[in-house]
Amino acid sequence: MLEAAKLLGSFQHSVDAKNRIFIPAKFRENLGESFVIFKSMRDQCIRVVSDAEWENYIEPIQKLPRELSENVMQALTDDAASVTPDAQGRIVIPQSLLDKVGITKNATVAGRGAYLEIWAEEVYAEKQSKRDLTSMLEQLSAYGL
Amino acid sequence: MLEAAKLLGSFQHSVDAKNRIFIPAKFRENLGESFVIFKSMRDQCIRVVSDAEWENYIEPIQKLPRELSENVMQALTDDAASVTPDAQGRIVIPQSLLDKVGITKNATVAGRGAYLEIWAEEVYAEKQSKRDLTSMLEQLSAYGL
DNA sequence: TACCAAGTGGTTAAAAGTGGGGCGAAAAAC
DNA sequence: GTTTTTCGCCCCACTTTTAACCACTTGGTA
Repeated sequence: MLEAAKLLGSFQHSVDAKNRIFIPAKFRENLGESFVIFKSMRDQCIRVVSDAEWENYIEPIQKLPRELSENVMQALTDDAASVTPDAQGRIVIPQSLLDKVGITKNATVAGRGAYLEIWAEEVYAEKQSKRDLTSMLEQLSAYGL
Repeated sequence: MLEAAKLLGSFQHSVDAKNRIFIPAKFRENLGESFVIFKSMRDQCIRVVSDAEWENYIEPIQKLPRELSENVMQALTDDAASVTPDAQGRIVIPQSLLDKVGITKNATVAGRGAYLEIWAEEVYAEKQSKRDLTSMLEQLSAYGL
């Protein structure tokens, strides 16, 4: 069963003085008791995946030609961490990761089906405002959707 | 389960006057009580692998034509060492290895999933700054990823 | 209104991390 | 053959960071 498809909706939470951020209870249920966080290569946000999803994610990368594979793994693992929520459901995010995505205080935690994204609130608002539905629909219909 | 895939994140530590460097606790947990360090053939850095990973690593090399195999093994083992952390979690790195990768004082210890890398801080910063994410993403999409 | 789960913030005790001293074995000098 | 030096190894003292714990607020539910 694809539990992961249950990660839906977005929520506002703040990062406290100890770099802790709350992960909503229903997300935690789906992610298991420990998971992996890393900087998205495409967007200015943090990705959160279950341990199992992480294995799936890196498996094809390991099979690429050695040089490319090692370069990508370096980029991915540099600011990654394996995290476990505390008794209150919070995880600690390394300072370097917060810096990379521009989170100072307020963040948006968004379920994307199979994984989560954590954005700096301002960065996310900006990205949302630029979202061009019209052009998206045009492209979709080019693919017959 | 592949615990080794959990070696994630990068950390700054210094090499002291006795050539000791600290290996973060969570890395030690995954590497076991003794491990192997050697000069990476590709990069200007030191690799750290568990004893088990070392066996995996050299196994395909042993199967190469004898001359190539022996030459590669010579290159690999020349500056390799089997090390055990002290009670505080530090390992001693042979001077020759430090020289080869240019470590004088500050080093970056980075988890790469299945192994660790130890870089001279300056060398690593330089390498990071030259990292071309755009070209990496292009190559990835050429492989359908 | 009372209860329970979700969420927030701060305190504190235990690990993690850092630096240096001292001892003994091996090597080098006398 | 004895003394001195060097170096690896183990131990101890100290600082910093982390994560475990506790107290409180909020919001939904019965």
